Amino acid sequence: MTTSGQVRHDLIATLEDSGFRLTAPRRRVADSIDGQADAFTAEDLCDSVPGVGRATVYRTIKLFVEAGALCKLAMPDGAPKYSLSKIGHHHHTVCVRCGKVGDFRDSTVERMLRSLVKEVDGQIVGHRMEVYVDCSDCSTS
Amino acid sequence: MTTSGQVRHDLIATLEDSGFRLTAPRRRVADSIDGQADAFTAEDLCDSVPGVGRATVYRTIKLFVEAGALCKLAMPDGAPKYSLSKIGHHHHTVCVRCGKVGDFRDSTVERMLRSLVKEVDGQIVGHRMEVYVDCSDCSTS
DNA sequence: TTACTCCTGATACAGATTATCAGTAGCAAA
DNA sequence: TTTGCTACTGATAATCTGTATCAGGAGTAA
Repeated sequence: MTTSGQVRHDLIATLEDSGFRLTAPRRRVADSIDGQADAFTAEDLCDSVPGVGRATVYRTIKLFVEAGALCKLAMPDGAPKYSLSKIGHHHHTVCVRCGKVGDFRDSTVERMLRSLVKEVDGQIVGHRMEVYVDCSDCSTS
Repeated sequence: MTTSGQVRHDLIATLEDSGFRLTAPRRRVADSIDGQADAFTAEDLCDSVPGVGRATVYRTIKLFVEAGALCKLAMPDGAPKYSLSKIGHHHHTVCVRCGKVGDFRDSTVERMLRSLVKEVDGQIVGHRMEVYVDCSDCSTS
């Protein structure tokens, strides 16, 4: 649980920078994201901001994802979760048992994509990648 | 559009090999998959086999995915599509405009995963990857 | 044929998200 | 500081992608 308020501040700054209004519900959602450990579902967020409508929570999440402040990632069964984007573009490891999310540096991924340019038909416009792990905490318990 | 019947034959053989019954609805679904160009949605298939129930179409798709005859892949917005698995384990490129699916050799991907082993916390148990492209047909039209 | 199941279709349900829409509240200008 | 525009909100319905249920039907082995 991060309680520094830094995350909250950054999220709100993201809204300002993108020209969106700083409303009370959005502040509360930002506040709640600041308090989430690891990856969370949209429903987790809804539960943690009682009084804020579900639609508004989903809309706010979408704003943050589009602004790059949150990442939408997929669990092995395809179920979506969200996590903070600490660094610009990166990829995730997700523990299939506890759901803990990790980042990894993606220089190798980028190198791979560069080598794919020669192999694919057309322009590469994006990619999606998740690596599923059995994390050390889970595998020793 | 493939009309060779080879795909249909292979799908039906997959059912036999897995010990499932060869029913008329399943044959019709296999037939329809044979007629699909590139990636298709479950709903596309439902539309192409009138008279076969939606639930049966979804159940049959699931059988093929579990048997490895079909791949479930995700579009950039997360919407699922299905495509034939021509080779064992591989990855896809998906054209974000026309939906055309391509494969690429994954030696580079495997090399990347090996290098990630050192970097991640725990055992890698799986991964998911899609590369989105603007294919040559679309970008010149 | 028989008989045993698996399979089917219709339908209801589920989970995640988006659309709708009337009312509310930011925020900039006066 | 009031006004006024319009983005934003919450409630709710609808959508999309499936899955559960269940009574009846069709494969398949004997």
